[in-house]
Amino acid sequence: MSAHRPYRRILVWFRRALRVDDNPALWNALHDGDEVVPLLCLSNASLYQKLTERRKFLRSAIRGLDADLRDRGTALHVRMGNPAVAIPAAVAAYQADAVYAVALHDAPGMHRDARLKQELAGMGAALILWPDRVMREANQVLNAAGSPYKVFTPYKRAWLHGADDVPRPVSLPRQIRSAAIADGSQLLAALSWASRGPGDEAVGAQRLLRAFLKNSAAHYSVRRDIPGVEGTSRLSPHLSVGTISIRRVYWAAREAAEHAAPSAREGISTFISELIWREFYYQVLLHFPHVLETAFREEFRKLRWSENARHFAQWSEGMTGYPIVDAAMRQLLQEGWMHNRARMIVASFLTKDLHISWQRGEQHFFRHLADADLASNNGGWQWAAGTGTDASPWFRIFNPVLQAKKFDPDGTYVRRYVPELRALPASHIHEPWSMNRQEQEAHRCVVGKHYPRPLVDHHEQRAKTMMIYKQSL
DNA sequence: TGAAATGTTGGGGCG
DNA sequence: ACGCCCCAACATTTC
Repeated sequence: MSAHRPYRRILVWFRRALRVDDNPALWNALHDGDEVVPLLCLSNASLYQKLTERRKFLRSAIRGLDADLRDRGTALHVRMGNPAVAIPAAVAAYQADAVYAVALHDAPGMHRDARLKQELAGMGAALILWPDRVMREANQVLNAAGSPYKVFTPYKRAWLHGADDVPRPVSLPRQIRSAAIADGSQLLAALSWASRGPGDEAVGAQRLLRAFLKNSAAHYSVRRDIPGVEGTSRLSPHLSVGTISIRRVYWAAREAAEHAAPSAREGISTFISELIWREFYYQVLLHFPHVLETAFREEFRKLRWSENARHFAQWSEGMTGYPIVDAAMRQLLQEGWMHNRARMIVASFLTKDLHISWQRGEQHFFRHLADADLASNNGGWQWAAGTGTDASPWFRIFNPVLQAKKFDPDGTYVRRYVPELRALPASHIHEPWSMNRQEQEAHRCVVGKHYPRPLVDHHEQRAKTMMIYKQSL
């Protein structure tokens, strides 16, 4: 029977799809190879650099993947170092004749893969990449002229037109035919942090999805915007490292919509719309790779940004003196996650109030967000800075106080992350400086002592921003 | 998936 | 009864 299979031993290189469920690299390998070897490449940096929330989540996902592989009679093999070296070394060591992995969308990654493919070809092994990150491939959603979309709304319309073409998820057999490798030091289990802890399994993501669709999706349209409320799916970290398949999420949402009351359907379609935003930014990244280097829109590439290191530090630590901004930035450091509404607010604040480059913010987010995603992160930051696709005819400048009053009316979110402000009444919590001295003393919250004075004056900075941007047009 | 400035309307107090 | 002013509430325009 093995005669039908094109390969004898396939390395399944797990990257960005840290799961066994609906993993095209894995199930195609099971179809095409007599044996598979599940393999992970760990960079030395990921072991020795500071353990951010992002790295913690990644480790947890890796342990969960290993556990799921063990349930299926195999285990995760590990190679340290740069994949450009480690993968060829693994191919040689395991005498594999193919490497299966999921495809990337960023230009630097695709170039690395192209070089690796050449090198492996020289060793007589194939590198085969499988689409996985998005539901609909970028070349399937083009306008009438055959060009990629630059504006979300028409993109979404075109996307939905082919919504039924999203592939159905594929489940895996109970057993994985794996090669028996003698050297146990090459297994993940040999690493000190690899013993399994609570909440590691990828089923966690499936459970999260089911709970969201059952309890929250119906109210998603409204509640997703209120950072003090658990109104979002919280699936983004799982989508980022691939502990859940995007197609699994999509079809579950579609099915939930079929059984839902008409009023609940709106919530689900808003949720799907957010998935399409993610899809939109993936195709932007693929078709316009320069966005990783510079502004999408040429006219904003010469904008002058501030290099004020103190301002950047205060922003990243959540010490700007604007409660909603500080709550959000502290949530990021504590949890490796930030509510979407809050992301927009802090991004507007960095770029429009501090005049610091969106690229600094992009980098900071990427380091700390457990859900860090090249495409969505870049798209979101360029959107906030006004340098990206979907150019709006006006300057989007968020007023941090108005946004806070509108989306965190009773101050729940601010109180959760900014203990200095916990005692303040809702009427003052978003602008503590509006209290007189007695009130500040009474609540143990003297501005400039217990809680920072606003780093900048929003109204002044707003006027300045409009000048700066206007000069670029 | 803005916010502020400016314009319009209508009710109430008041002479 | 009427005009006048003030101002909140809402709508429109502008950046």
